Amino acid sequence: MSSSKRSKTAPRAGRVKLADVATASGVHYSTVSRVLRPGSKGRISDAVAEHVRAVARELGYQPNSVAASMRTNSTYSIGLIVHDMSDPVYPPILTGIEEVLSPQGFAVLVGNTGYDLEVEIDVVNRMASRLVDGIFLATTRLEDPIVERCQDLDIPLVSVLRQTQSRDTPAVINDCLGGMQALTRQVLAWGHRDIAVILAPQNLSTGRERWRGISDVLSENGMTLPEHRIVHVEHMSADEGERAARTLLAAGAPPEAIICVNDLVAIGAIRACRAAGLNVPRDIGISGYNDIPLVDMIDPPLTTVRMNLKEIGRTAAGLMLAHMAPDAPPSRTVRIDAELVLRASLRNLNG
Amino acid sequence: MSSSKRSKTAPRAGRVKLADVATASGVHYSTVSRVLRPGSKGRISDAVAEHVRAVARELGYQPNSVAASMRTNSTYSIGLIVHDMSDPVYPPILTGIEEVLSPQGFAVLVGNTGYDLEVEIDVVNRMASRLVDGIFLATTRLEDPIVERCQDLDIPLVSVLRQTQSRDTPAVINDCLGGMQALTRQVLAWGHRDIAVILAPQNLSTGRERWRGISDVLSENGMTLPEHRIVHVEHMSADEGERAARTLLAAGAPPEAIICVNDLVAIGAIRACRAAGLNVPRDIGISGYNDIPLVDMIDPPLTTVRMNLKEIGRTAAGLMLAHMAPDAPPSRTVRIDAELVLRASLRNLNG
DNA sequence: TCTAATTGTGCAAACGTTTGCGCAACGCGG
DNA sequence: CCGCGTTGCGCAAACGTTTGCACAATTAGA
Repeated sequence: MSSSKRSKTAPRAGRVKLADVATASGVHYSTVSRVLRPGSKGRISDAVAEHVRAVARELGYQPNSVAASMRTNSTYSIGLIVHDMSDPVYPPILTGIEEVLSPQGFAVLVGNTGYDLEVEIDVVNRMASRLVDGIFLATTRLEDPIVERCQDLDIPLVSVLRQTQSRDTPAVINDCLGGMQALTRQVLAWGHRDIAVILAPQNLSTGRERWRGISDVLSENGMTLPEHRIVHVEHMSADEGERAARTLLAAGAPPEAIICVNDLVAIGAIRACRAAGLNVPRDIGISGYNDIPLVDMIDPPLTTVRMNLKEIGRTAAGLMLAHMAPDAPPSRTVRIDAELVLRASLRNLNG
Repeated sequence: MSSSKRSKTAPRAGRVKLADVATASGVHYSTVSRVLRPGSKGRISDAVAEHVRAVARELGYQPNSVAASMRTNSTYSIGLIVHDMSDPVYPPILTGIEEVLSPQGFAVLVGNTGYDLEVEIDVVNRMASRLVDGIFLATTRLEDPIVERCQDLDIPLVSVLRQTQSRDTPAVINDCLGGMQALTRQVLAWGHRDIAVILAPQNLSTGRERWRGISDVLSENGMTLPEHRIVHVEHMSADEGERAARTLLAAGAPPEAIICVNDLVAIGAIRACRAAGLNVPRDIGISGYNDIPLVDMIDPPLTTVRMNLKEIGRTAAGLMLAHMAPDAPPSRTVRIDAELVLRASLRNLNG
């Protein structure tokens, strides 16, 4: 392929550096740096600046940002830690983040944890080694060793999708409480009384808030859920949703509706119901949460709660910019509105 | 949040460096480097090594990999350029890449181009500035200025999903030709004769190969497609698929089947057909390509060709490791097998 | 015309590693 | 006891920037 092979330690052949531009334009390399660097201190005459810029362009000078980072101690790179990018909730967030941060010159480094805390710690340490300017954490637990580690390392952190117990971390989350309340009210309004739920772990703010949204509305209406109508998943995946729904269905007569903690879990639940010979939504109603792509096209179209994921990403990026600045504002939690999306997977029993 | 705010240029307070470990253990800092660095040259006695390691652990030393990069000219970071991470074909590839590269100490930098060549050039330049050790390009065109730019910059490049015309770039692609041939044979075997296609741009290897797969089989059977049964999309999205299908349907009586260049396009086509009052698959058959998540759950379940995206990612990572090495092998194109997946969106007209 | 302020540029240190080289200490055969 | 090879470690340069400081040249003010 390319002509010259370079050894591991040798610089890329003929990479032009500041000094090259300097000698070519007959000025000192510090002058070149000042010309090329937007907010530099020293003042340079327009004539010299223009000339240097021309020479730099001509030579095809590309700044070595590693060297710059070495000096400035700022890498203009930011980490994004997720469990698995293949989970459809993450990509729009990344897109939103990039949309804001890329024009500012930042690069995003993705780290998959594979749901493994050991791996996650390793990922953080390696990001720290790379001197990332900040970290977006999408795996946040209510009590989170990763968050503490970042605080120890003095790395600006923004939590996305979830929040810590103490709320001492800037975070952008969805209004899970409101979203789930709205959904649950709809479920009740449509005449469902025998309701089951598939919940996320309660050490996650999403898991806890969504469950509170459900239980709040139920108790408002004088209802409580019996043990056998409540089941938990470890991770929010379709496979676990399917298993959980099987457990639910094995515990007696099928409920009228299953409220699932998110869309993937709901997908799994639909599979389980179908495998058990139940028709969704005729025999049993199912709802999700997230409104990930294509759930409007599945059979039956999934009733869910839409969270504007891209907007969450953009907002998180904004928060990050604010918190990386020397005069960082106090940590705050931004809530992005949730929107109920009614589709065929849940029907009106009164209709 | 965190206690000490650091200014932009000051090092993180108390970040322990080689020299600190050195003085604490009473040796020279070069010795510490040699101890902590796996494949270093100089020999160190076991006693000293053990002692230094203990001190380093105690002080919580984290190497500054930016400084290391400055010296070694290798950043252990790799770029991944995609149009938009929100396209479901990319995340599994990223996961596959990370699976292989992360244990080797590499970090992956994602760059979204938003289908904009200007942006893409900018992304490459910025990755070059960051001295990435290599770039995965998922946007490759048959004649690609980005590929040339990377060759000029002497950055190892691995093309994923697509290949260049000249094939002088290592690439991992799906067997689009074989996959589309198998699909088309099935379409014909099931009695469809009046066939339409929605194709990708022909400046992409995927676009061209998939079309060749179709047309090869058609001409084997003495068939050719009339003009009005062929339509192109610019980008492979659901929206464009929907538009394209509308165009197709507006051109006369609906065909018996539409072969779409990928799943998202097929999704859009299904929408358009439905909007036109056609039942899929009764009135018209539709097929996709990719087998992205959830297309098995949509209504109707989509007939498609499965490409093992994660495996493509893993293989690409392997190829990258080989090509970053000083004795890089000649460029080769690896083909990952395609597998026909028959579902309800295409029915057997003979049945 | 002289001083003072301002403007434009050069100088050199510093950022934290890696690594070639030099050299002392040690072991061993003759 | 000498010479030589080997082992273990320190020394210092180099990587390519950024930036505080010094200082010459120019301008402004009196």
